[in-house]
Amino acid sequence: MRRAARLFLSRSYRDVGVDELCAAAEVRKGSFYHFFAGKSDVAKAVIDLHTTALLDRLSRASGATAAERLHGLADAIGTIQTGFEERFGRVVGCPFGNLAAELATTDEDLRTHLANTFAQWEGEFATVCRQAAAEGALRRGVDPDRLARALLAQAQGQILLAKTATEPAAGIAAALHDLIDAHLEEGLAT
Amino acid sequence: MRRAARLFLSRSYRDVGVDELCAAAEVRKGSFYHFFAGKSDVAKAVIDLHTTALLDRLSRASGATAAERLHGLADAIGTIQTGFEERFGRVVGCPFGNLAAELATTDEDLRTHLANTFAQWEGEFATVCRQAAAEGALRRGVDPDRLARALLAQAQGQILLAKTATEPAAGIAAALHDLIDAHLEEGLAT
DNA sequence: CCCGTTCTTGACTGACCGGTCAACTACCCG
DNA sequence: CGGGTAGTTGACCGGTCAGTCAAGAACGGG
Repeated sequence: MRRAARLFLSRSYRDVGVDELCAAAEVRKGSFYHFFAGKSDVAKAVIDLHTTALLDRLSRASGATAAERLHGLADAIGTIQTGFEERFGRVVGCPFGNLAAELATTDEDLRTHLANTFAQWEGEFATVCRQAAAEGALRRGVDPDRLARALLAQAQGQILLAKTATEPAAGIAAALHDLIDAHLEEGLAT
Repeated sequence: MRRAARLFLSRSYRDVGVDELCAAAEVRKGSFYHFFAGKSDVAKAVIDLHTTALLDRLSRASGATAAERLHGLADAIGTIQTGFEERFGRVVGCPFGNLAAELATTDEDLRTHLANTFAQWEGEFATVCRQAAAEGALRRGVDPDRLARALLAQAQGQILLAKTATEPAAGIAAALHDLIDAHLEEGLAT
């Protein structure tokens, strides 16, 4: 399963064949189809794998204030991406973003699956954003839910741009910190 | 060519075959390969088509102040996306973002081509951001070049999320306006 | 020990992929 | 009108794709 995730991440869903998936898992094709209904089922399982890993990492973001926790979320994403960068030698994109861009208009089932993950992700952000709002850490007029989505979108966009330009992953977290600071009350920004 | 752009946009690069491309253009396969070296050449041409259309639209963004022009850029992107939404019945993604996510790790030639487009796009943003900085419209500590990239990333991310969740395109421009306002000096925000 | 279930195997299928090619036609320039 | 070039055609190629299947092996409970 981890092998499959690696293959999809380093290339693309369509570019990785079932034969290749089987070879990576040292399993023969017949056995593969005994456990999976089809190739897209593997994608679903890979998405679930990444989702639990992501949510686990995000939930670990701690800090005395919501503002600190917000920066912790940004660091969590940065860490994931620098991790991929180390393993693959370059920024290879977000597992969800890659699949979403490739398959959202093609495979309705995977689309909803990915939308679900994004919603959970955004929810994690929103929780902390609302805490920040409650603590009065957010600038006047900043809606916490819209900020949560902006952060998620920023992460996706920065990852995509870094991948396309083959830039270092370090810039991703930096951009997220920028965005957070821009929405924090004066004096709270790092 | 426009037919090809439509096909790639509504589905994905890999999902559209050369045969289909030929059928849409009412051309036989042999003729196709007389004009194009291969399928990826079509993608390049499609990218160029979208690039000129985008840059043209962005350059049309006018306004007395740089702040207004910034909002004009956001509207330009919003208009493009609502246009796609009308034509396809849903948000289908950014022509560049879609291809980048799918092919950046697979086709080095297309990757650089897309990186080039993104750089030009970011450059258009940066010009206006720097004007805003010169006019003193930007908040203290806001780097215009980093803001330009944040805007581009935000656009890409919002489009991807809207596509994945099949949400209306209207939210994309709204999010960009939010982001711009968050970086504008108090009193300038709309 | 037997039998049913779970799992494994590798050969196989039919569709489709991007790309090639030799023959043919249309057109333009001298 | 002759000949070279640009464009056209459809049959064809080898390779790959996701998925199938009949046969058998391994296992586990009664």
